[in-house]
Amino acid sequence: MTDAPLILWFRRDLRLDDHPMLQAALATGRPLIPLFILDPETEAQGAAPKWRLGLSVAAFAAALETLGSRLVLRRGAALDVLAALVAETGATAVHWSRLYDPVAVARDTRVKAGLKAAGLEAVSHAGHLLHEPWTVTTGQGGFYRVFTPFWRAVRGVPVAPALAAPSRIPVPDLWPASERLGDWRLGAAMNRGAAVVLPYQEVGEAAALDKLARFLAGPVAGYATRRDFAAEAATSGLSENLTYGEIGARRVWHGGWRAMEEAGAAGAETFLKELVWREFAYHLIHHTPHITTASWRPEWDDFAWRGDSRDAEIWRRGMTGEPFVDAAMREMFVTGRMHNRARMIVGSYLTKHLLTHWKVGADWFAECLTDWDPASNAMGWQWVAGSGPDSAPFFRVFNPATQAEKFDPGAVYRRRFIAELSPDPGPAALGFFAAAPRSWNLDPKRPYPAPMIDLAEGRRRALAAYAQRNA
DNA sequence: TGAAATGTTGGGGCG
DNA sequence: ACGCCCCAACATTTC
Repeated sequence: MTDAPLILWFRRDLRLDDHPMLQAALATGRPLIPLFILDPETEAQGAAPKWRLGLSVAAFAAALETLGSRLVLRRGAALDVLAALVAETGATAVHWSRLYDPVAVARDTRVKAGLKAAGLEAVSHAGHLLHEPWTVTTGQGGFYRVFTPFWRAVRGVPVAPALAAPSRIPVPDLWPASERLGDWRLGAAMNRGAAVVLPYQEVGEAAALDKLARFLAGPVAGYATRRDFAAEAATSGLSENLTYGEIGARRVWHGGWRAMEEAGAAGAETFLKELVWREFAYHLIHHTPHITTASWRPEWDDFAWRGDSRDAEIWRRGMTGEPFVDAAMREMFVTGRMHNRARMIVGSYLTKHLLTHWKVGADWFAECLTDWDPASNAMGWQWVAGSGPDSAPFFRVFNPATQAEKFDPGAVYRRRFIAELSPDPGPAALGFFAAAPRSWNLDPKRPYPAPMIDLAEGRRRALAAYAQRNA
């Protein structure tokens, strides 16, 4: 009789490289059963992230197969699925990489208690982050609420090495049955959008590592100065891979650090800083999980936010008549991502010019972004709304026209994504009309809409609302 | 990881 | 030569 197998419960860690949980499991020498569960928490994700997850799971299953292993797929409540699999395989332990958002934490806490009650080993590992959120503390022993001190603290702390991918994975005598990924229909909610968005995805571990290498070989040097220009390919584009763990944050950190030391690239430090913004978001979501659902500063719950509305719908559809805003909203709908500066601008426009609650925007991002991340999304929206920790003050209102002049000179970005502004629109601009639901009733030949609100008037209105709140 | 209003300064045209 | 005005350029303040 061989050793009892271990179950490796994969979630947002769909890679082989830089994987502490996998290495710890391998060190036991026992057969390993890689498992992915489509549970109610995962089912609840927005259309684009859920679809993109399916691509990631497929890529990871294929990668495991090249090592002679498999990825077992099961659907159901996590604890039920795990209990059933334990019964079928005689496994005595379940391992996973920790997650930190409140929904995952609640689930994982239940699962851990349930497994332990059944006499099983339940072991969680680090791996999603550079540092566990509770290990970074201020001089007073508390947590950070401001990014810059957090950055200074993190910068000097050694990051655990990125562990090499295994060359073999011990398999069980008998493979438990697996469901078929296609039957899960993870892309169902994408409707006709899936075909449009697919070409913009770079899926899986191999693609992610390759992308990192290409970035570090070139664009990282100019990152600090060029990353703000919306039309340029000056960023790493790794967010979609980091969110599913197709690449490890530690692998990215060490790569960036080496670039900083070798080339002395000023860009590399800025890049590392951006990676630490992700870390900061997880630091905050761990210490203040209400950041995902309520204003981080409670006084902002009393603000006269507008809820969802016809105006918000115009914003979602990229038909505000403000070209930088609409280009960005359409970029997200067509590519599954949005340039970082554009995220600030559409966020400012929604929360300030349209006085709409940041949650309305956060929900739409959660629906459309293939790089959707629970921590970054919540922190980003609260930052722009002014309700978060270390956030832009509410009176800091972005002017999309001024921003367009600064960060999209020549209107290359705007024309790339707005068909109505170009005599010969390209595939990305036309893709928007192909992906948009028919019920939106859009037509690229119709003239581009007039601005839904005068920018100066919107700014005035926002500042007036802010003044009233302070009165 | 703002924008706009307001304040200050200094060069140059001009009587 | 001088004071005055204008205004661009920059700095500071305010929201």
